[in-house]
Amino acid sequence: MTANTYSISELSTEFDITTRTIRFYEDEGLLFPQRDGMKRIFSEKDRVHLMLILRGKRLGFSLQESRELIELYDPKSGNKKQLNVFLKKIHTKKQELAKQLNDINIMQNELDLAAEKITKIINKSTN
Amino acid sequence: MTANTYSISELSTEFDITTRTIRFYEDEGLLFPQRDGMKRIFSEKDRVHLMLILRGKRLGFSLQESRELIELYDPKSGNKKQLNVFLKKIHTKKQELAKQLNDINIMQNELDLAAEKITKIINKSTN
DNA sequence: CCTAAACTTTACGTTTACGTAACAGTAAGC
DNA sequence: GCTTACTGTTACGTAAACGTAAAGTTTAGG
Repeated sequence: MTANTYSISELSTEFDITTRTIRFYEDEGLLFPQRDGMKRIFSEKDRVHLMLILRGKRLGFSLQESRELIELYDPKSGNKKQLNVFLKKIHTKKQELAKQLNDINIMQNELDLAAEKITKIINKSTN
Repeated sequence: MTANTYSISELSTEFDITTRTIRFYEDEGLLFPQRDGMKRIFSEKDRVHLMLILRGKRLGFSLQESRELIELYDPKSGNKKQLNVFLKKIHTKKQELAKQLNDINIMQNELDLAAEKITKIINKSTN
């Protein structure tokens, strides 16, 4: 088992975010550092959560959405009903991602067309 | 040439957004409706801009980013230097999109793994 | 003529996701 | 022992993207 731990500044450096941001995420219930006296000690799990949050941000997810994602990745509640709810949520999220994939493809094509247009204009002009 | 025009409510209905949102986008310089007396008359071009903005939103773009995207799609400035700047911006944006594609793929795989895990737990349990 | 629907402007309010002090404790290095 | 660096809490501030309410026009229909 990897029992790595991290200080707040180690994580802020690694992910290029401020300590304020990390404390904010803790306040929001997204991270659960232990304490050594007053100081926060972050676990590998916290670090993974951070990665999930930041990747979510890059895809336009709110912290609330990332919170739900994190729940899906390690379900606490073990009863069948709740687990099936999770399965549905995963399915829904995958559909959203598929839509995003589609949007990205369209946008990439449009950007290619725009680049072509501009290139032609450049080649035809002299100034 | 398609000279379709649209009222504010037509667009708000079509895209399922409020009129407030549309007026806000105009204030922000993203839409340029003509006027019939006081009333706004939106062109096909405005409609396209709206589509771009909303697709951008789905991908987590800010309005500022969408504004830049729109500029790239129809460049006003015609001098060579400026056009080359646009080409670079397009390239940069495409790289960002490629990164998003990657993030989405990773997330999809992780969701698949999470679903597998949950499914196994469900099958092993009775309640 | 009157009402209802759709449109307008102006302006203050709200949520999210932190930024930015201000002030204090603590641990390490010289 | 003193400075420096890191850590902590508390709390007000802020930018983005609209929401919401107030109050006034305009236009089509009965």
